[in-house]
Amino acid sequence: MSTSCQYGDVPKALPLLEDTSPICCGPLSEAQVISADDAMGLAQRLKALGEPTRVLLVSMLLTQPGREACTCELAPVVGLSEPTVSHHLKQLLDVGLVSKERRGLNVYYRLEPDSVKAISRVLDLNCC
Amino acid sequence: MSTSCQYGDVPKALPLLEDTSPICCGPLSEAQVISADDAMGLAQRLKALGEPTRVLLVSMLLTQPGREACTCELAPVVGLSEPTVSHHLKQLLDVGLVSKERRGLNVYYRLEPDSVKAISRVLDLNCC
DNA sequence: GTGGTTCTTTGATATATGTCAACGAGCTGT
DNA sequence: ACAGCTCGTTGACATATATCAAAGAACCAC
Repeated sequence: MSTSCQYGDVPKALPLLEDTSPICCGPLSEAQVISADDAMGLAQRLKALGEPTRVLLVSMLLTQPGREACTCELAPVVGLSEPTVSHHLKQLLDVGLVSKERRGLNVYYRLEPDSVKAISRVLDLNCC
Repeated sequence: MSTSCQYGDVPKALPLLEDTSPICCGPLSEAQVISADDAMGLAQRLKALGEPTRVLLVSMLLTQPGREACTCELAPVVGLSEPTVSHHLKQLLDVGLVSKERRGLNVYYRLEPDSVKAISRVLDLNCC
């Protein structure tokens, strides 16, 4: 183990993700350790998905025609208040896992499958 | 959106994962919403990975021969105290992403690539 | 057994997170 | 403009998490 690079300054607090493109970084590999920046970005996205309610929301959106639904449809199904669901959807929005669009009264959140698959690709270890 | 099934009782607190086998559930799919139990298990594993330091630890282990290292090797590289690194490794251990083995004075943590890949498979949406 | 090394656990603290009630903002109809 | 619906934000609170120092546990060498 080379100790030539230090990662001690990896911040725990979440800087707003400026890069919400589907691809955060290449697959984890035997060849080299992930950079501190990429570790941040990846952890950010994984943390957004690391909550049961948000997993449900993503799964529910996936089953919808057009992969979208509004807050008022989702809140009753997950059994939480609309502000809380709105909070969770914002978490997913901030890392690019969903997009939002207002149509009349309703705000529709649409799943971005490419963003989910990008995470999948990173974890599909380039080895073994 | 059918409201026939309620998910309101999805607990936020983390019951210890009794099933740490690599496969937590099938890929997310258009066909059906994930079960509350599977959402819990998946979120548990994603949360374990949703922290920059733990992403680094996983990546570092992957680059090691035998995909293993001891706490005393990892702590200096991530720039955290040994108790803190031990805490993070336990998180990964509790969801089956790493295994541990004592050899003499040292405790070696080994990455379990199948567990990482299992998560990848779930997120590789069965659709789109 | 004594002492030294590595690792984990405990206790303590600061920060982050999930949740909701209450209010505010945006839109649509009349 | 007014009323009504949907949604987001703010404030408040409880819980969870990351971190370290200090103490304990496991192991080895002598």
